[in-house]
Parts: sequence; structure tokens; C-alpha cells
Amino acid sequence: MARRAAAETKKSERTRERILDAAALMFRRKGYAATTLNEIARLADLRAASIYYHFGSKDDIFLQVLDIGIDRIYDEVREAVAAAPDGADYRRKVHIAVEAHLATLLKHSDYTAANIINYGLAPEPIRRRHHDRREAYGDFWRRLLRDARRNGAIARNTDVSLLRLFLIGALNWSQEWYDPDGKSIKRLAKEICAFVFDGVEAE
Amino acid sequence: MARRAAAETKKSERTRERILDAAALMFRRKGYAATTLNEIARLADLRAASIYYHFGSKDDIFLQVLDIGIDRIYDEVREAVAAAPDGADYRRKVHIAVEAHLATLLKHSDYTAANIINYGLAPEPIRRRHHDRREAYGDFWRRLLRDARRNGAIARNTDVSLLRLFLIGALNWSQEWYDPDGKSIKRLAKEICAFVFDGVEAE
DNA sequence: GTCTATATTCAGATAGAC
DNA sequence: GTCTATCTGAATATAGAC
Repeated sequence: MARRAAAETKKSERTRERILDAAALMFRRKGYAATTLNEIARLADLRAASIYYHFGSKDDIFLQVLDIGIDRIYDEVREAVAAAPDGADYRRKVHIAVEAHLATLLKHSDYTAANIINYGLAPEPIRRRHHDRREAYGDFWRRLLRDARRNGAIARNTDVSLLRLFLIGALNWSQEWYDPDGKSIKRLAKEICAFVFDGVEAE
Repeated sequence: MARRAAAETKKSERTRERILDAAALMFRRKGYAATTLNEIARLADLRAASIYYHFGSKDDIFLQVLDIGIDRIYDEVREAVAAAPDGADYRRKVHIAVEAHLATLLKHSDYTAANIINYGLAPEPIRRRHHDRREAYGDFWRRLLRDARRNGAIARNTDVSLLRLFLIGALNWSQEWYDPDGKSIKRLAKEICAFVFDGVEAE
């Protein structure tokens, strides 16, 4: 009995995840408003009505996709930076964070891509409920860049608040132009960091 | 008779513009898919059905908003650069272009903002019909940065193609965080150019 | 848990009066 | 040119059988 209950819980959990995966993919491709529950259901291989066994509403799915999207990228970036070799300087740490951010957004997570694409146009109530999680990730970058400046990796007179918006913005926008057949993400991260740290002006 | 015809043409033209203005504002705020003709009509002070006297479909309006959005920013940026003082170097020219791009996007044109926000999620047929205009503006930046490198304002080993995507991306993303009560657009342009040309690394 | 059937609402779009 | 009335389709969501 206990086993059967456990097995059923697991099946439900798997279906739930299939629905979320399908939703993340569609939200990434066409955006939240243009995606229908029918499309999500087809991708997840069930009927639209069945979704309501797992979720309360379309908004409910959306919010969870947004939350997971941030969780994924925050986890990836934090862990990548934490795994930096002993004695890595802050330029190196920022570089690692940039690469992890790009990799998650462009390769690893439809959830993160869906988040970045849709958050700006999300209805206010949803933005509000998602807000704290987003801030937490933003805070991570704030601390990282502030510490980098404190440690002398970034010039004293730099407005790190603006630098963060500028840099993260450029990274997020890469969704619009990234070509999997072009430069690798490692390479992109490297060149972008060179732009930001060294500047492009000729000597 | 000629006068009356002319007057009526003008009225039609004005209404048409009111509709486009309303559409651009709504597309900027909520996105294309989430905006209804009813909302556009209310803002333009008429009924949804009346829109069809002026436009063939919602897509038709969308496409025109996209086109106007690019035309506006292209015009502004090109003219600003063309008006650069004699003997301005290329760093100065890029700076001027950055400021004009930001000003149009953030202050002067709902059309441009609507374009930037919605193009990425636009249905493929519309993207295709809008594509050439977008390319033309992209080409302007390509030439500007290539010439800047040729003239020694940008280092020889810089991938200006990536630099363009990186820089324009960062500028476009400013919509997400720009605060009219914060730093002025002049100031933002200046600091962003300093990031890109000089880099943020401490000496 | 998932299905079919359906309620409800509202979107884009058309017809025809004024 | 703009209106009211309306068509048609499709969306989210619910009810209840299996």
C-alpha cells in the first residue's frame, strides 16, 4: 500500500515535470501570452484539461517556470564561482560567473531562457510574486562586483551598480543573437570579459 | 471640392496615427500578444471595429509599429552622428550614437521601445517582413564600428561583430532597468562608453 | 490521473446602418 | 469614417465518466 502510494506520487511528479518542461520550452519560443495550454499539453503528451490536475491555472505554471528559471541560473553561477581554484582573483571570479550565466541561459535551461524573455512583459501580480527570487540573484552579482572593486580588480571610480545592469543586460540579450554554430560559450565569455575589463580602445 | 477631399484625407490620417500611437504604447507596456484591439481602440478614442477602416488586421498594425520603430531610431542615430563636430574622432562618434540610441529608445519613441521589446517574440512571418529594415540599422552600426577600428579608435584585435551585439544588447536591455529619476541619459551614455572603451579594470 | 464534453468568455474580424 | 450588432473560432477552465 505504501509502495503503491509512493509509486503513484512519483508518476504524478513525472507528469508534472513534463508539463513544466513543455511550458518552459513554449514560453521560451513564443512567449507566455502567445502560448496556449493546448500546445503545452500536446508537447507533454496529454490533454489540456489534464493539466488542471497538476496546476491551478496557466498563471500558476508561469510563475513556477519563472521561479525555477532563476533558481537554476543562481545555483549554477553560485556553484561555479564557489568552485573557483584557490587564490583565483576577482577578475577570474567574474569571468567564471559570466560564463556560467551564459551557459545556463543559452544551453542548459529553457526555464532560465523563458524567465529572461518573459519577465519584462509579465503581468504585475506575477512579477510581484516572483520578485524576491530575482532580487536574490541580483544581490549575488551586486556582492560579487562590489567585492571585486574592494579587492582592486575593478577601478575605484566605477559605478558597480550600473556596471551590473550593463553587463547582465548584455548577457541576457545574447539570446537574441546567439548562434550554436558560431563561437563557443567559453569563447564568448572570454571576449566579453576582455571588453569589460580591458576596454576596446587601441593603445 | 478639392479642399474638402484634402480635409477628409487629413482627418483619416490623424485617426490612423492615433491608432498607431495607441498600439505602440500598448505593445510597449504589455507586449503584442497580450494587447487587444479593444485596448488600442479605447486609448485612441474609438471602437475596435473602426480600426478596420484604417488597417487590415492586428498583424498589419504590428508590422507598421515595428517598421516605424526602426525608422525612428535609425534616423535619430544617423542624424546625430552626421551632425558630429568637424574633426570628431571615432570614439566621439560612437559615443554620440550610443546616446542617440538610448534617448530614442528610452525617451522619444514608444515605437522603438515596442520594436525592441516585441521583435524577439514576433511570429516568423512578421519578422521576415520586417527583417530588411532591421538589418539596415544593424549595418549602420557595423560600418561605424568597422570604421572606428580602421581609424585606430578601436583595437585591431577586437571582434567588432561581437562588440556590436554586446553593446547594442546592453543598450536595448536598458529598458528593463532605466529609471527616469535616476542618472540622465547623457550620463548613462558617457559611463557606458567609458566601460566599453576604457574597461573597468583598476590600473 | 486522464479523458471527453462542455461552459464561459473574449478575441479578431465582418456586415451594414448611419 | 464610425458606429452597433454579430459571426466565428479559440482560449481558459470546470464537470463528471472512466
